[in-house]
Amino acid sequence: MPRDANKTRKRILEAAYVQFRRRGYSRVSMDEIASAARLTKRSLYYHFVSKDALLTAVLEAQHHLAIAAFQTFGDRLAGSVEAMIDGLFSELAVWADKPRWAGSGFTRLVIELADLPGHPARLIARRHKSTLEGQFADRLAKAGVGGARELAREIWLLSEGAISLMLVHGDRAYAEAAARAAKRLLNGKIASAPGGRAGRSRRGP
Amino acid sequence: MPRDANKTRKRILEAAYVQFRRRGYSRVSMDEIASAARLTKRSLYYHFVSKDALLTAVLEAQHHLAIAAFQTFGDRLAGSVEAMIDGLFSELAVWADKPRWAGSGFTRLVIELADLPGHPARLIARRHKSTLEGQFADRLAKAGVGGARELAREIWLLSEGAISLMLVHGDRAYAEAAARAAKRLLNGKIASAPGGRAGRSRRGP
DNA sequence: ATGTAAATTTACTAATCGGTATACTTTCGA
DNA sequence: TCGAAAGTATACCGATTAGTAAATTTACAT
Repeated sequence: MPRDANKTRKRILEAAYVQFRRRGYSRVSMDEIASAARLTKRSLYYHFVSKDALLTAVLEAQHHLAIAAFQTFGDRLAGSVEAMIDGLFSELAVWADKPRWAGSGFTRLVIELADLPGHPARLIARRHKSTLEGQFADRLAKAGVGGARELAREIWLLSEGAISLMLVHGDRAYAEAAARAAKRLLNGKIASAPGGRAGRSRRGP
Repeated sequence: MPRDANKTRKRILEAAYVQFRRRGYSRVSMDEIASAARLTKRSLYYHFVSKDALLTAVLEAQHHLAIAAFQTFGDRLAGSVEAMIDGLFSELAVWADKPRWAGSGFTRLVIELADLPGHPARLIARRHKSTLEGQFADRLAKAGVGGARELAREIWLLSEGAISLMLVHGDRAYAEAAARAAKRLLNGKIASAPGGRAGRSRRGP
């Protein structure tokens, strides 16, 4: 077999992801992706049968990468829950400050394809967000927070809202406001949770 | 002048808004908009010089309509702040349950055009969101909530997050979670605000 | 070396896109 | 009634789109 097909495939997925995340789906052409991946459009179609299939594969690959990244991110913040929340939102603010930031690739693509409920990309995005929210809930539970699933969802809502509003306004103040709200929600949980004041303790559950 | 140009213009704006909100910007063609507005593409270009200009005009018109709608919505909920929050999120849930719901037209378009920071549509969307957030803050302040601006922003974050996540998951449970979080944030404010327990009172500020 | 399957290229559709040249209607003022 | 401006329609343009036919190159097994 000439050239390594697997490496080419990876190169395509990488190039396509950059394009899709930056400029969405419709406005990126297969010619552009091919050019960015340094091959011809016909070769692109050798590896992926259609643009939709390519998008699906891109999101599938990115899903696993993002899960892994979130894992190491969580490990790095083994301290208090407050520190974890601060880390989450400050990382979000830094991320959003990047010059050509265009939001979460998953959210962006789902919203662009919002009128196509059967599109495979939407299924993957849905699974992706669920997994992340679930892992975040597990982290909170391990840190001893009572009602972790509920709190995780609420903080997740704040985070998604911050992404949307930072895209609209280009103002990272929304990440800070979200962080403040998240910590107040956490403290409310601690005060009322049957498990007690677990937020600041170092112990696991 | 033959036919009423103003009526035609309005018909175009209406048809274009439906299309843009439902399917975004790129994937809607001028031919489709013309057809939906029951005229030819050439006539469309007589009224609007370009697709970008049409989008701008559509958002401009929709901005005023949405502001007015929010006004009456707020008037209808003159009672307690809790009731106002419940009303906000339950209205959101009902809205999101509509069969071909595709999120806020403004947010959707901003996200689709996230890589074009100079696009006029983004300026309008930005002004739109600011106005709504500001009016919501005013309502809260009038109801006697301390730190109304901060709380308004936090609830706004929850609301935008709920829109995103409901689009991803098609599950209105996110609106309910957002409502719960919003009310907990409100109660936290009441407990800690210097102005005191204003949330349940009927008095103004 | 050489056959062969895998991988890549050049060159091409047919359709659709935003936008336009130009001629035709409609309506009102004179 | 009739000229002229306002508004609409027919028919087109060049560019771009996703996708394809067919020939060509590469690498490895024999």
